[in-house]
Amino acid sequence: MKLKNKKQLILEAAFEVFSNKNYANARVEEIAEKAGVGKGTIYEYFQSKAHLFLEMHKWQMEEYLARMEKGLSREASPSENIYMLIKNHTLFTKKFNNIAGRLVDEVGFNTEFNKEHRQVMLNTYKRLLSRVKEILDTGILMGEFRHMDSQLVADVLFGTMGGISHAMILSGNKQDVEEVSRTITDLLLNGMLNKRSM
Amino acid sequence: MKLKNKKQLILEAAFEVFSNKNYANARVEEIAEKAGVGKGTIYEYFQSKAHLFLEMHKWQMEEYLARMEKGLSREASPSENIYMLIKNHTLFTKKFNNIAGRLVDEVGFNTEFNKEHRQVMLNTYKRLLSRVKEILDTGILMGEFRHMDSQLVADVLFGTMGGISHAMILSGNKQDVEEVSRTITDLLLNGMLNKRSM
Amino acid sequence: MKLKNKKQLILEAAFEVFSNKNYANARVEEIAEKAGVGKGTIYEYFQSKAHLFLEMHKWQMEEYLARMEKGLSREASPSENIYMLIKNHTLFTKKFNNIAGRLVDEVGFNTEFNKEHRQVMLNTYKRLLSRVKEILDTGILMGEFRHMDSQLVADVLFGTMGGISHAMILSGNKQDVEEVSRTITDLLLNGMLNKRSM
Amino acid sequence: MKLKNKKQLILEAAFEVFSNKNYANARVEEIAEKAGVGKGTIYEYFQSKAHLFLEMHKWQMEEYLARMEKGLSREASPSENIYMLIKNHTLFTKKFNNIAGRLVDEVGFNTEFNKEHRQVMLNTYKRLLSRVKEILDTGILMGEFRHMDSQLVADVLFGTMGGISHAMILSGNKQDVEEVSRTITDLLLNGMLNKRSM
DNA sequence: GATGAATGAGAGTTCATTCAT
DNA sequence: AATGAATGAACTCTCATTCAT
Repeated sequence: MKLKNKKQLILEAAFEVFSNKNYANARVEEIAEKAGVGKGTIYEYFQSKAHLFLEMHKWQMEEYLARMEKGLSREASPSENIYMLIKNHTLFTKKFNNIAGRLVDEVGFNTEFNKEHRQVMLNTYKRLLSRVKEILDTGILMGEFRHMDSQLVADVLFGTMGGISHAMILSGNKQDVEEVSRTITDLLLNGMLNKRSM
Repeated sequence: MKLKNKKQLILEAAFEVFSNKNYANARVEEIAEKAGVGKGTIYEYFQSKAHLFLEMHKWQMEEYLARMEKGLSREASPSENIYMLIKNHTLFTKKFNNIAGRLVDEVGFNTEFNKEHRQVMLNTYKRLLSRVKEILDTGILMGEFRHMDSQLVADVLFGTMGGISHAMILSGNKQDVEEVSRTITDLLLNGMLNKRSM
Repeated sequence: MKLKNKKQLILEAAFEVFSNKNYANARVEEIAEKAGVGKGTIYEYFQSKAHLFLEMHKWQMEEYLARMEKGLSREASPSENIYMLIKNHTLFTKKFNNIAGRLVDEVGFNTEFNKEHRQVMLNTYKRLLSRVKEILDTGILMGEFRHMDSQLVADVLFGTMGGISHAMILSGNKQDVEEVSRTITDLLLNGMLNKRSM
Repeated sequence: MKLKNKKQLILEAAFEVFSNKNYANARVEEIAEKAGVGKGTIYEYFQSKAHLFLEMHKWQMEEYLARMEKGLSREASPSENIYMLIKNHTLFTKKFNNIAGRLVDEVGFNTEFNKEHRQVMLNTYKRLLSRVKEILDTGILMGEFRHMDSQLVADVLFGTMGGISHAMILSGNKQDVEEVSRTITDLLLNGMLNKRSM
């Protein structure tokens, strides 16, 4: 089981380094150092820097997905699930410098990643999105949410979460996760309009 | 009779190249070629690649700001202004591959850009945010929007717009701007909850 | 007479810049700025940077030669002339960062200067040397100096003067010219040996 | 079984190239070629071209110092030691195009070399000088040399040796080392004056 | 004649990748 | 399997020189 350990070690080191630098600025040697292995060893487990990035990315998306699932439950109300979604995302973002969000652009705009790479990544995103859509659809079905284009709203919800990341990075990461999550959930659920004025 | 200022020509070429590649992958020579000038000429107008990027970025932020202002008016209702905001952002994003969003990460995570650079960028963002906050505050004051932490909501609104960009890129940029903007505005204004069920 | 003035202006600026940097580090633009002319103007008067250097060098050698002649006289004793030689050289060196010495190496080892250039320079040096040799020969003829290979001694004397420059630069240029010159002259005239012990 | 340490190989190549060109004209790639290594390899062993130059310089100064010590002995008379000094220096100079002398200027006037670099170099020179001064002081103590400012004379002697280099280079390096050394030693020991005329 | 904007050859340097050990 | 010394392609940037004005 040593082999699996070493590969995992490299993936973790890669994640750490790619989180703090962007793809181009991250040096393979730094990843090797952080993983405690030789530079050449990385090429035993990964074809190239791009492949390492890609595998790390896939792994992180799984991690992220698992994290998002945490706290979600069929018993909880869709609204509560939405809150958990936002909270978990915000926690994840805060912890890892919004790596998830940044990775999208990285893969999307770096010519080193070919079509195939991009497809792999897109598929992972689609899985994420379909999970969000599922929650929305459940809410609609239960009558808790009004009728809406759940696909588009899932996109937006997902996007909003990404946006929170930007906001948090820009504001210097100083905000309280619970409070931010509450406010955002409230906003998304109830909207901005003053109901009494209607 | 120069048709165009050469500095502007370079900025535009830089924008084009940086939009399609990321900072590290963009080659100075390619920018020069696209601008129709010699490699050295770029260094006549900009100290370094990083400075070129920064100036291009500042210019684009102004452009973006101007674009966002378009269609906003004191006479229009705050809700209509929110719609315009979202629509304009979506248009801009669609047109320019979400460069604005990506630039944030670029500057935020690239060690080549020092504190001073980041400050410059942050200031532009703050101007944008304060404009959004102004619209929100007007809405609150007019009683159209309910009472809320307008600062945080501005962050989120701004973030959401950024998020839309991601969504559009992921979905391959095929969506209709008007429709997307309508749906999102509606979502933000009225929320997701089914009012009748309350 | 304006033309001559401008050429001279450039030569003087070149001298100043080449004195403080070496050939490669001296920028043509800096010379132009110091001369108060445009960069292109330099190329009106000189074929290339190398030619500018060369002409500046020739001019400085003349200047140096003239400086060395100053104070020399047929009436003065050869010993006094030797003293003047050393003193003038030391003064010149101190004033101009040993540019004369450095120029030798510059021209001697820089492949940008071809054979012809080197010959021009060598000729100037030979004139200098023959002047020193003349003084020595006069001293020998007058019986003040003992019989010796005046050609070689001229080389050495000239070399010694160059060496003083190095010493002065290394020691930070703090020494008193009069005193140094006296000591050296005394050394060269009387030698190091203790005569009484013989 | 490496025949030679690779770092040493590079240093030797650097020495050869820097001896024939000056710092600015010497290309790193040429050094690499001469060393039989790739361009990148040089940067495995040295931080930069400037650092390579500096280390090469330090190494050469040690080499020079060792060369100078050769043939010197406590048993030999100070005069003989002076002769050895001059002869060894002349040999070294002749062999290596007066690189020692030229390096002084290189380091002294090239802004790429900072204060710290210069200090390192100065210290090596001071060691050289103190060795020369020691010989002089011994001679004075033994009564063979007359009383004199040994510090200044060491400077001059050292300078003279540097000067010989110039002379040899100018004269095309054709002179006989033994003869030149004899003449110079004689000049320094006995002076130029005709004793009988006093 | 005088200029300086424009140029591009050529330099130093980095770093993903290879391969002998 | 694991390594890291060695590599060279590819990059940014400088600056002598040109030439349209």
